[in-house]
Amino acid sequence: MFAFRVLDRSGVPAYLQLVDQVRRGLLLGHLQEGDQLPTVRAVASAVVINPNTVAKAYRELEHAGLAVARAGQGTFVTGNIEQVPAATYARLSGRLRQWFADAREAGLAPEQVRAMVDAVMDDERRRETA
Amino acid sequence: MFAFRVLDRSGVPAYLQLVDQVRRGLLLGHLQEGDQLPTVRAVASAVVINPNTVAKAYRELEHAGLAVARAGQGTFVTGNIEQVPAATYARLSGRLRQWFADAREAGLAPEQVRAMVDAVMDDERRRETA
DNA sequence: TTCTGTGTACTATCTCACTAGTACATTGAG
DNA sequence: CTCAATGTACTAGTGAGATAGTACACAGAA
Repeated sequence: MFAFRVLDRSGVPAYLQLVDQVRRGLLLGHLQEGDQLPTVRAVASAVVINPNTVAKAYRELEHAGLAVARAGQGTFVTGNIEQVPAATYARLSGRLRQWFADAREAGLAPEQVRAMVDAVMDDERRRETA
Repeated sequence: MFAFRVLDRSGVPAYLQLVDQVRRGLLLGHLQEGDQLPTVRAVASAVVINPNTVAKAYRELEHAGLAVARAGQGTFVTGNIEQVPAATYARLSGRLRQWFADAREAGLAPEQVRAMVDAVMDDERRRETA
């Protein structure tokens, strides 16, 4: 069963964090079509948020065509998204993890590492919109 | 003069985005002690947000010891933060940019790239707290 | 001094994410 | 059918972020 991460205080709404995690799971192949998501009440009690907040996330997923809810049964993800090929994923994620390891090795604090990633990603985003 | 990025709709409060950008600038050496930040009113008109929101960000920076406000003159950053050594920064950011270029080359959509980065960073964060 | 530009303070208002509590509809097992 | 578990709907309220508008205090230049 898919497990949601504990929510932080980043300012990102909880329901959006849940949506993003499911979307990410699908993109990276951690979730496959037909997989069942934890029930609304299970997520609510596990992550300690209101069931309505979870329900809102699931509604959002259904609206985006990424999941289907069946009363009495649960919520199941659909494959309406382009997954990253497993081989590509393995290769690139490995290199990325290596980069993080090297950054730690170089003595960078987590905050500094995050700053670098954010800075480069900002540039990437700028490139997309350009 | 430091330039703030246009704000997105990520759910992160605008004033926090401003704070993070200054902190990042200091961490990565894009900002040096004594550098002046754009005035409250300048940022407000450039990014199209309320001056009060910018003032809140600047107050936050001052409270964190990262900036000093001088009435009639402006707000200036201080060096109370550990910067990434320039050589380390150049080497690591170069490799990171290369990784992004390879990801694009592999045909990954921006959304997929971001999902991979988020996933790996989540793991890193988990490692920190562990 | 006067003027201008700066940061700051204050109140009121609005929106939205989230909480709280309750009730209902559907599904499948017994 | 009965029951439990599921997703769903609804109303009301709380709090934070943001806006709007005004006013004030300080610094520097004319």
